[in-house]
Amino acid sequence: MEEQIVDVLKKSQLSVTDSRRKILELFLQADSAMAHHDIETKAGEKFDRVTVYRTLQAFLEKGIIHTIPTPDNSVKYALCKDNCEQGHHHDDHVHFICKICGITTCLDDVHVPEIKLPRGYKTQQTEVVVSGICKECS
Amino acid sequence: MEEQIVDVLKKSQLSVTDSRRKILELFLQADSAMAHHDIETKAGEKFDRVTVYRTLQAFLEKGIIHTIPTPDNSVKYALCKDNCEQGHHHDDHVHFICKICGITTCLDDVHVPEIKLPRGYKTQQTEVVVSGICKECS
DNA sequence: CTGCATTTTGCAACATTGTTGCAAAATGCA
DNA sequence: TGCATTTTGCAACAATGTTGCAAAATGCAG
Ligand SMILES: [Zn+2]
Ligand SMILES: [Zn+2]
Ligand SMILES: [Zn+2]
Ligand SMILES: [Zn+2]
Repeated sequence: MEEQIVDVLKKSQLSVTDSRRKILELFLQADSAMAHHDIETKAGEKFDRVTVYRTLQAFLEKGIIHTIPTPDNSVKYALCKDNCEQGHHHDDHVHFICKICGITTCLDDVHVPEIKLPRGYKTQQTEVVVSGICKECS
Repeated sequence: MEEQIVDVLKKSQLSVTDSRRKILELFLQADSAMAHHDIETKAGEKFDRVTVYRTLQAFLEKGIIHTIPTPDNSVKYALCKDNCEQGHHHDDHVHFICKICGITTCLDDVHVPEIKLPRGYKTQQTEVVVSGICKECS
């Protein structure tokens, strides 16, 4: 695990610091997407709030994580499992939010469909977020 | 217009007040979705920030407007054109965000596709947000 | 291993966004 | 017009996000 963490950071040309190690560890262990606040809490009081913001920002830019928009306006973050690179994300999977337990998960095997838009519109990215009841809660 | 405004409010069992009239007017005139901040600004200094929050909340509950989640975590609001009712929204259309001009629009004619989920997951609502370049900007 | 340029962190201060309680004002109805 | 009820504005607060800067940590070259 520790090895994997250092590996990911180095591949992304990020220096290896305590906060990055810890936060990346959280993502590797997490089985669902996390909100900024979750991350801050789980990381413990060891790290400043600002550091968490900046670390997430760095991870996003390097393509280590991706964001998930939610209807209640609380962005969540999850690991990129595809080979995302600096500025080039390839997270074309569907996201699921359980209305009962609240967890947000990446459905890595469910690909976003192609949406046919009216003449003149050019698609660059499609986000699909499904809300409902998850496997555990049903 | 004024007639239509009063009509919508009465049908939704909302008393007709200055702020509701003004904010509903903004929605009827708008050609794209608005963020809370846009609404606050466009409504002028006549209304308190809190009143705008509460008015949007009321409109949402009554099914007059619906929310649109965006990747940058800024919820936008738009009129429901279908016959949405108290607690029952039927906004099954795709939303589009232009990365150049920034506008967010309801593509009322583009319906969200059915997404086949893994066994155990139950779909209640599907949100599709497409980012790219709009008709005007391309 | 050590020194040093560069990056990252923590802190403080601030801006923005969203929430709550309550008294005053407006609304709708009799 | 009077009056019960709803809505508003204000104040105070909580949560979230941003910026500048000095101190600390990192990584690299010698
Ligand atoms: Zn669940
Ligand atoms: Zn995902
Ligand atoms: Zn555009
Ligand atoms: Zn819409």
